[in-house]
Amino acid sequence: MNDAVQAPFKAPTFQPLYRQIKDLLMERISSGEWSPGTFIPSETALATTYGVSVGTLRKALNELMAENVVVRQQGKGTSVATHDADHALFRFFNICRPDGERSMPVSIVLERRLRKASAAEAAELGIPAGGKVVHIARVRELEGKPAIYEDILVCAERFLGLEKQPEVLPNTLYHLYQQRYGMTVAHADERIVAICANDQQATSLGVAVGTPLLQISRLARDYQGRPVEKRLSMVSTQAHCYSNSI
Amino acid sequence: MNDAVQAPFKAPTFQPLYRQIKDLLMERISSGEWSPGTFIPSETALATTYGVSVGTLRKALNELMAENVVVRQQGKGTSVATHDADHALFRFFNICRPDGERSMPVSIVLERRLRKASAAEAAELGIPAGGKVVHIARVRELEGKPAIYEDILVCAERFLGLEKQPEVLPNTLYHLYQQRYGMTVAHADERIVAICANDQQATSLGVAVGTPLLQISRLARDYQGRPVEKRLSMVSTQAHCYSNSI
DNA sequence: TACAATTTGTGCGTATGTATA
DNA sequence: ATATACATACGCACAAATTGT
Repeated sequence: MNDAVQAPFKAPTFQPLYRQIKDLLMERISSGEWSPGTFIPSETALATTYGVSVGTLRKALNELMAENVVVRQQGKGTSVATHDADHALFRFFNICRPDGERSMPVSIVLERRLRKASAAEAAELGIPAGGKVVHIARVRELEGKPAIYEDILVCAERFLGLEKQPEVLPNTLYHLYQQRYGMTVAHADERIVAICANDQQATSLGVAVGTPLLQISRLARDYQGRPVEKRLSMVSTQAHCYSNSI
Repeated sequence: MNDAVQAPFKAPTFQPLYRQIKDLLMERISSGEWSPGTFIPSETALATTYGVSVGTLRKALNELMAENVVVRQQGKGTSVATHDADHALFRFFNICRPDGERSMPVSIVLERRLRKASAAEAAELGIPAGGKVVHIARVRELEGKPAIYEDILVCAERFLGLEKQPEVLPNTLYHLYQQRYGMTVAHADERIVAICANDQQATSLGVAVGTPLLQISRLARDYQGRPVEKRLSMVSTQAHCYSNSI
């Protein structure tokens, strides 16, 4: 089925067969045809439908597995990755104790409303200037003490009604994004600077004004690299730290 | 779990063939038999020497390539990865401008001497208590302005003479570690907190006392996970930030 | 408990394409 | 142009894990 995808000239469009298959599979996943947590057809079934050898299809699936898009299990099958697995829960949460131990954060929502995006915010989220956003402000506690103050922004059009529903927000928002809106956060870019706590941050975090904080600016993206959420976190590093393994 | 009664033999030692081959290759690389930058024998040659099929050997090499241990190039061969490639240069340097642009740091050595390690330092570096370390203190400039103050510690026994030679230290120390001492930094764990600049840091970085800084504590490890270097960096985030993609 | 069916994992072989020297 | 080396694609056989009968 080499003729399914043309590519007669090698110019910039050439892709090996297994990568074309990979893209086709990815499309069916990100379109929602195969939703997170469900099992996709077996290797042999997919190989026959696409008209390629099992080995070629395996290579496509293995690349998707390497990118954490699917999970493969011997004897069971291949499922689309979800965000409710433990490791995925902490994949985007890099705050831990100085000894490396991670604990579950508890979130307290301070504010939750619909508003117009600033020019900079709209540009970062990839929405038209003056578009609306849902703004969530919350404090996250670690081991019973406030540790993180967060401002969260998402496009109101793609997250319809998020300012009202659900009544109580889970502390793992990315799971909600995936379950309720079909938006899967796959990557994120973070920029970290050091700042001094202002009045509001100091009172929210229970520290003195002027205490040094980490300010983490994060842009979360989906599989296609499109912006999903912009988040600004202020972290008190009295009892915790930002952890990164490279 | 059900077969806890059984499997006394295969449980701890079983590894697929391609992974055993991978370990054998890794051993010849980390032992220095195949040094960074050199080409290793071809797939077919290695397959016959180890008595496995080419496909099995390919799978071992591809895993090593995914871990950045080797670099494979069609038509040329497979070489052991080096740290002098551009992307590798910035792999362990996450400081960039707010717009994401990265620039080459320029390093000025302030101090360079042999001394005894503290108990905590020895434990982190995995050397006996009271063992000796080479201590390097330096300031790194970005775009002409001091931006980072660093304290660097390595085991003196494994880095013999580093307190004296070479006369001038390159600003990419990891490349030196690899070239001169055969120690390749493969991974690193970083912990980041926010602090206020003290007198020494303030003067070194040209900022006011009390300015918030990022304090990055890094432990660099080789392929086997053994500690190679401990580094404490103070970063002024007036003009730069810490960047992380997840 | 045993067995069979399904699905992925491993290992082998071959042929051909493409980049490099 | 030739030889070498890796990349792609196909096929087959069997092992191991999971599930249901």
